[in-house]
Amino acid sequence: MTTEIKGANILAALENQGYRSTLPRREIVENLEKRSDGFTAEDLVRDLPHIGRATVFRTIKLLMESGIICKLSLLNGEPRYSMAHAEHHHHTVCVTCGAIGEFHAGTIERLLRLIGNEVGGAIIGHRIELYISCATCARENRPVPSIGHLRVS
Amino acid sequence: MTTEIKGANILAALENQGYRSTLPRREIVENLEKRSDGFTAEDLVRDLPHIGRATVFRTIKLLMESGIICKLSLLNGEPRYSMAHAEHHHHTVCVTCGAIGEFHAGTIERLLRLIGNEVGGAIIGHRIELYISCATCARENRPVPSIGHLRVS
DNA sequence: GCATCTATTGAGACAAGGTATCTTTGTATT
DNA sequence: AATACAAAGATACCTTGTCTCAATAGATGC
Repeated sequence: MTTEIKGANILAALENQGYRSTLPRREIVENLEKRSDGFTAEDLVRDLPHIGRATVFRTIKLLMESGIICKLSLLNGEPRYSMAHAEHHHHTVCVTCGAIGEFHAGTIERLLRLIGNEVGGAIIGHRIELYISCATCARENRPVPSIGHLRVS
Repeated sequence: MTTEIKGANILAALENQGYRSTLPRREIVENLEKRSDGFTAEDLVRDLPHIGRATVFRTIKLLMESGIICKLSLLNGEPRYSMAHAEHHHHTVCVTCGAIGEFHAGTIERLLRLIGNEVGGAIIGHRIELYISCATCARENRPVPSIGHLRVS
C-alpha cells in the first residue's frame, strides 16, 4: 500500500521537472533500487567508481529535492540516506546496528501542529527520528550506547 | 520554572563527574552563559581565540554528555548547539533566521512510546525538530525555503 | 609549600561529508 | 547534422570534527 516511485518512473519524474535523463543518473537510480535499507553517499561512490564523486552528491541532492530519497541522522549524527516509500513519514534508526525503518503517525502530526500554534510563528515542517534497538539487536541483547538528552525519560 | 544549571554549578557538575575545573573550561562555560540562542562550535572558537580548537570541541562534547548543552540540526543539516534548559525537550528551529526555541510535549512522548511497540524492538530515545517560521520572520513575510519530505502535508 | 601524578591542553595533521569551479562531454531540440 | 546548454569529471576547497603527541597545569599527598 506504499506509493513508491520506482525505476523508469523516477527518471520520468526528474524529466518532468526539466532534468535530463543521463547515464550517470540512470545508473545511480538503478543502484538505489537494489537497496532496501539506509545507505551512505560513499556507498554509492564505492559501488559506481566510474561516476564522479561530485555527480553522486549532485544526484543525491536532486533526488532529495524531488522527494525520492531522504536524509536522516544516526544517533552520533552520521548521515544516512534512504528511499522515501511514503510522501511524508519518519524513521526508526537502530542504535546498535543502524538499520533504518519507516513509520507514519497522523496523531503526532496533528499534535505538532497544535504545538506550533503555542510556540508562536508559522509551522513549516518537522523531523522526527525514533531511536530503537531493533528486534534482532534486542533479542541478542546488544549493548545500547548512551544517548544523552535524546533518551526518553 | 526551568531547571537550568548555570555558572559555577556547571563546573561543579563536571567536577562531580570527575572532571577537572580548568581555565579553558571555565572560560567556555562563562561564554556560553552569555548566549540565549543557538550557537556553532566556530562561534566559540572565534570568541575565544586563545583556546585551542580541539579543546573547544572536547569541551562541547563533555557538556553534551553531561546534558548541559545539546546539539540539533538546521533544515539543511548544519549543526547548532544550545543550552539545555530542561531535562528532556525538543527544539523549534526557524527556517529563515535560524532562531532556536524549546518545547516539551508529554503527549508526544507517550505516543512515540506506543509507536515503538508497533515498530518492533525496544525504543531507546528520539529526536524531534519542529521547523517554523518564527513570529518575527512570519510577520515580515520572509520567504520560506523548500523543505522536501520534512514538510507537513 | 613542593613534588608528583595524571588529566588536560595546544598545535597541527587527518578524516568525513560535501560544495565550487572550470573545462569537456552528452542530451534534447531544430 | 548543428547547436545550445545541462550535466559530468577532476580536482581544489570548505566545514565540522577527531587523533596524536609533546608540553602544561590541576588535584593530591607529604
